[in-house]
Amino acid sequence: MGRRGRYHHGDLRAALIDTAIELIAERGVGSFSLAEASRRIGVAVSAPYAHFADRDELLAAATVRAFELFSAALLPAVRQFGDPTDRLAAMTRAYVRFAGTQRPLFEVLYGAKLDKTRYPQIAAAEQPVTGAFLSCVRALTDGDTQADDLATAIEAATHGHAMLLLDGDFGQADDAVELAAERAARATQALIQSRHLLARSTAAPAGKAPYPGPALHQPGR
Amino acid sequence: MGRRGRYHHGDLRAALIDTAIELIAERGVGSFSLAEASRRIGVAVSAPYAHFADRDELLAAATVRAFELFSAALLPAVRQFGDPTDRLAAMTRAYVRFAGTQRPLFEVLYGAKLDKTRYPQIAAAEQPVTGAFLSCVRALTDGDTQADDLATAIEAATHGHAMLLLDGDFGQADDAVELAAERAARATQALIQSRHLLARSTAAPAGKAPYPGPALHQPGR
DNA sequence: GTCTATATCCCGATAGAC
DNA sequence: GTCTATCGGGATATAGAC
Repeated sequence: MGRRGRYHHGDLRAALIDTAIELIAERGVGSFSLAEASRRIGVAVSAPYAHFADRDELLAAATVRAFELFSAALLPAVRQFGDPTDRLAAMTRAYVRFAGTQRPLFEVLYGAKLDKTRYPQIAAAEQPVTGAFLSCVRALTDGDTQADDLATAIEAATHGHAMLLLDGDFGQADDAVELAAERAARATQALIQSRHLLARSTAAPAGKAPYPGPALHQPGR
Repeated sequence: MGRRGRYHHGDLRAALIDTAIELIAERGVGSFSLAEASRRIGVAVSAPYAHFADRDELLAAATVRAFELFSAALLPAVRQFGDPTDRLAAMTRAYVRFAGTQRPLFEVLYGAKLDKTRYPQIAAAEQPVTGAFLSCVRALTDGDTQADDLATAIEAATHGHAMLLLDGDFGQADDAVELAAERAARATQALIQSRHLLARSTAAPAGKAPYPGPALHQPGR
């Protein structure tokens, strides 16, 4: 890390990825620009093109990096337990903690929506977490349909808690993250306990009458 | 309605709101521009300034409109039932259906994050749904803390299902919306049934580091 | 591998004509 | 209420020097 101020030493690529994650967290993917990232790092706006073909390639690289760090945060938490319910509760806690403590990274995970067909690296980076999660759920259910139902419910509830946390619904105090993680873990436990109610073969609960939504206002033209 | 493609009749304001919602749904708030909205409608880029002071004022108006239509979709669904559990299941269904069938509007609800201090109209437009939801939850719980816990879990799970639906996790077929709405309603039922597990006074579930809050009595052993 | 310079384009916002 | 015209700024991307 010799001479400072200029990037003559070849880690501009990594610096660009880190800065992209920062900027996306600050103002969203849409407002992210290569030019601003270059300015913040202190290089010319043309410098990134030595490392990435275009803006989207940098975004894809940032997303892959975010998933790698996400996996690194979640997988050790799962391995601390043997019981599937405990493992899922631990994953849920780790998921929400990651959202709260690594907010920039977390926002990139779902905020940078790129075509996963064009960037298969993203799907690959996502795979380890998905796999660990599904294997826990399968240990608690009977057949693929039941597993899907429980997995969907836990995934939705966990992601939802993370969103509420980032939205400030758990307050701004230091313990907001742990509070949210705890609530999420309990929701996961509750869903597991009542998983028979989730099963598609059960009689449908009340309230299924379809509701016809209001028509959109027609643009005058 | 249409008069030869020009706006000489005064509904440009409404057209701008509708077009803003479209554009935000297509490429996110960050990429939304007044200029593109004007172009799509077919007016000069300066025309919007006769109706909105700046870009943010149009975004705020679009958000208010989205919340109004959201309320109009949810409240009738709730009123079809008397039992609080049925009401919550119906709200959950309506919430997910709205996300799936009025996707542009739904994306504006959570995508256009504006300072609600500067735009109190947004908080006001949000209030009717929040009120109906909380009153159902309170009918099922004992005290504000329990109500908060159940409300948070249901809110998180419901929003999570909507996100998964928009992300394509329920497939692209026509029945994806109903499938997601059904799964979400069942998750809500499951959470209600196991709400004793959500309560903060219950012994903490396994998964390391129980929430270290000040007012928490020790788990029985 | 990074620089300077440049071409081309889009955006927000304002001024003034009709 | 909408138009034309314009200013100032910022973005992507390329070309060529070092």
